[in-house]
This record gives sequence, C-alpha cells and structure tokens, in this order.
Amino acid sequence: MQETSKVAPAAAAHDSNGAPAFSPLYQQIKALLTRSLQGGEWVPGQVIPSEKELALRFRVSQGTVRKAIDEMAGDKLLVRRQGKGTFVASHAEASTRYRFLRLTADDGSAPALQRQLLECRRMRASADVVRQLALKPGDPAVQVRRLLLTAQGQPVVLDDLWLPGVLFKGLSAERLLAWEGPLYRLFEVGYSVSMVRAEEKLRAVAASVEEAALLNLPVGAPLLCVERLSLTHGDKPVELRRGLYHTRHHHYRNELS
Amino acid sequence: MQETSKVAPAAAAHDSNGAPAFSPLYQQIKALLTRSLQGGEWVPGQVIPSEKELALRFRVSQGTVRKAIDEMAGDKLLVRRQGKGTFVASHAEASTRYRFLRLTADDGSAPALQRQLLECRRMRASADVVRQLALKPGDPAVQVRRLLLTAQGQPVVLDDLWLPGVLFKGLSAERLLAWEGPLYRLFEVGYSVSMVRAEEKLRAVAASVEEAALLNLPVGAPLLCVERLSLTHGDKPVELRRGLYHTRHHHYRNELS
DNA sequence: GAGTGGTCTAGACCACACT
DNA sequence: GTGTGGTCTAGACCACTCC
Repeated sequence: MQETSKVAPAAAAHDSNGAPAFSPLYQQIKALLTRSLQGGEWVPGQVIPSEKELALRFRVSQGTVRKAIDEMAGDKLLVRRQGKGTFVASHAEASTRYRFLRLTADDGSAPALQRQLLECRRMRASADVVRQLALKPGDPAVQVRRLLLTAQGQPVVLDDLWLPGVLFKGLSAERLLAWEGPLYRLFEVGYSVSMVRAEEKLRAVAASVEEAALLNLPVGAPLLCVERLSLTHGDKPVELRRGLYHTRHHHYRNELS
Repeated sequence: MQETSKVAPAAAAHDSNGAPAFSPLYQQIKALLTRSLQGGEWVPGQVIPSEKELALRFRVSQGTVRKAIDEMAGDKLLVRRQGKGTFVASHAEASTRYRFLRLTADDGSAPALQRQLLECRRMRASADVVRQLALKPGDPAVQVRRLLLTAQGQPVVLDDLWLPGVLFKGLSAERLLAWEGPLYRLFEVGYSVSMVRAEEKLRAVAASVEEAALLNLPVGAPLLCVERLSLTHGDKPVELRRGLYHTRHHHYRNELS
C-alpha cells in the first residue's frame, strides 16, 4: 500500500500485493471490505469503521468508500443506519429475519410457524449433495429434517437440509432444539457461516406416501417443491435445502422487476 | 421554478407547483423524470437527454441527476449505455426480453417456446378481475388464453391473461397472431402500456379435466400455478395473468438476496 | 456538541461510441 | 474530435443518534 503519494486513477493498480487490478477504485475497496467480512474481522450485527476512517485507511476519498458501501448495501451485505454507522448484515434483526422465506399466508400476513424437528444425523454426502455443495466425495454432511406448522398444528412445510459436515461440526438435534430464533442466525453465531444469497428452483410435485403422511395430506396431493442452494461470501455453497410447501392456504410470493 | 438564484438545499421545496416537497432533490428529479416517462415524452427504446442537459433543465448539478438516474436504472426503468446515452427500458432488446418469465429448462438453457393462441375475447370483467385490476364494475376486459410449447410440440405452459378493455382497444386474435416477439413489446408499441414491475403468487395445484387435456397430462397432475399482477408506472395494475406450468422438465428459478 | 451517514456541488479526468 | 456515461476528488452543509 502506498503511504504518502496520491492514489493513481481508476484504471491503475492500487493494491500492494502486486496483482494487477484494472478495475475501478471503488470495486477494489469493495473487494477489500468483502475480504474483511469473509475473514471475520467484523461479524454480523457489528458496526464497521466509519466512512471517514475507511477513507483514511484506504487512502481514497470518502465518496469512493461511499460508492463501495452503497453497492454492498444493495447486495445486503451491509446495512446503513443514519447517525449510527454501517453494520454487517445479519439474520437476527426483525427486518432481515427469514428474509429468504417467501412463504406467505393467503391473507397476506406473515406465516408465524412453529418448528418440529424430525431428524438430525451425520452421514456421508450423496452424489447429488456432493455436487451441489462442491464437496469432496466421501465428505461428511449433516442432514436435518423438520416440519413447519401453523399455530393450530397444521403442517405446512416439510424441510430437508444438507450442510457440509466440516463447517457444521457441533451441530446436533440438541443444539437445534435449544435454539430459539432463525436457523440462519444460529449458523452465524454458532458456526460463523453467513448466508449471503441463495438460488431457488421451484416445481410442482405429487406428495409421496411418506411426505403425505408427514404433511397430513392424501398421497399425490400437489406440493410446491422449493430447492434452495444457499451461498456465503465468494459464492461458496453452504446449504442445500428442499422444502415441500402445502399451498392450500399459503403461497410463495415473488416480486419481479 | 427558480431561474437564477442558487437552488435551496435538500429539505426545501424545489417545485414550482407550490406543493411542499420535503424530499431530497434527486428524489424530486426522479419524480419529474418518471412523469415524463409516464406521459410518453420519451418512449421505450428511445434515448433521454444527456445528464448535462437534464442538469441544466432542472438547474441542479450533474451529480444530482446522476443519482436520480442511478435509482431509476436500478428499478429497470432506464438503461445506461456508456458512450451512447441513457435509454428508456423496453421489453424489446435481447437482454430484457421475457425478463418476467422465470421458467427455465432443467439443463439451464433458455426455454425457447412457441406460442399457440387458444382464445381472445372481450367480456365484462369478473369480480376478481375487477378487484385486482382496479376496474369499475361492468368495465370491459380482454381475456387471452394460450399455450406455450416446446419445439417438439409438448405443451409446457397454459396461460390465461386479463387486460383492461379500455387500455387495449384494438387487441384481437388477429393482432396477436400477426405479432412476432414478446407480448409485452406489443403492449408497448401497440397500446403504450409499459410493464414496469410485477408481483407473483405461486402455488401447486392439481390439473383439472380441461387443463389436463390442454396440457396433454393426466387429470390431477401437479402443476405450478403462477398468478402474476403486472404494474405500469405509478404501480397501476394493467395485466392479470395466471400461468399453469408443467414442471417435469422445466422449473421456475429465483434468486434471493 | 460530536460523530455518523445523507445530500449537493463543481470540477477534473477516464472509458467508450460514433463520425 | 466530440459527446456520452463512469470514476474520483474535496468540501460544504443537512439529518439523525447519542452523550
């Protein structure tokens, strides 16, 4: 890092590591900030240094830091709060809790579902899980199965999760049962894994005998199958999830633009 | 509009229409630009004036215009092209064609479906259509029914559309059959209706006798039901659409963040 | 009042597209 | 070359939060 001289313009290398970096300055700042998030220098929910301080640290103008943070806020990696500072996004706060769950009651209200853990076991990852989670063949995986039910006890969602065993070492049924709050918050605080974004594939399927029994539905009932691959920083896949949604009184909402 | 004196800071009224406007300047600029889009001053695909010219017109700095345009580009109302100018978004270009269609073949390729028009008729809008399209009771509506099929002729989607009859005066089966290209592009050029954003509700349903016959499936087969409300400027609803997707070889993709 | 993010400005220069 | 959007800077002031 240059210490005294003026920073070179946009197209010039600005890193100290010698790697050519022909990208806008604010993109380089963004990369540096992302690296700090990835490395755990700042953890979810924590304030990051002020724009002025970051501008001094990186020897760029505050406007350049602003632009980097603006984009990261757009990616929901950071959250700006006027007068307070900029915070690392987390799945803990009310506004971002369950932000990946698009299930909505048909009257538009939030679902407010209770959880029922069915299974949590460690296993060798299947070929499909190995592929989607980019594991090595033979790597361990944690499988979790659970139900989400209405307050009246009607099952709505049957969820199956697969997690890389290496990342989620202490995860167990006891740990899951003891945890109150969003699962993704547990992953943040217990395993230092932040879910940053996700890709979903939706299909309509017919309920199998087992699925029908668990969801208290006739065999063959139409179910919305939501297959989700959750990614952390650097687009690294860290969770595969298959949810079967009973959409008689709920639906999956989506906004297009 | 003030002509000579310096523009007042952010929290002051900047409009000439006397309405109090305690919002940032760039938001006011955004509103003015949106009004021009809405009023048809610039049509989809056309260049809008340069940032410098808009800055002169509105008597603000170029940076303020930039911020307004940045947000509108984020909303996909405008498209910036370096060296060329800023353009009104349209559903014509390859990059934005079918941008509301989330259907994907399971191998990840684009679906490339052919259309088969089944019906196009004018009718009195039903109660549900009246409500969702915010019509007046008794208002006319246009209903369109069509199939989307693979190149091999396998039906994949059964689409039902309802449009406000007042806006889509000349729309007919002949007009639809003569049109090549995206439907939403026809709406832009033929009826001056730009689809700006949409809200979708997804469910899994069982195929009815009629639906099964049209989609060449057994009765009761699970189908992905996608109910879409498309909105134009000012969040005015202008299309209600119900698609039934056969998801044996296709799926609905979604990105979460 | 001090510190934070948010807005606005003015000006310089770069990257890109057309001619 | 000219005009467009894209980047970067420096500085002023505003709005919000907390002490």
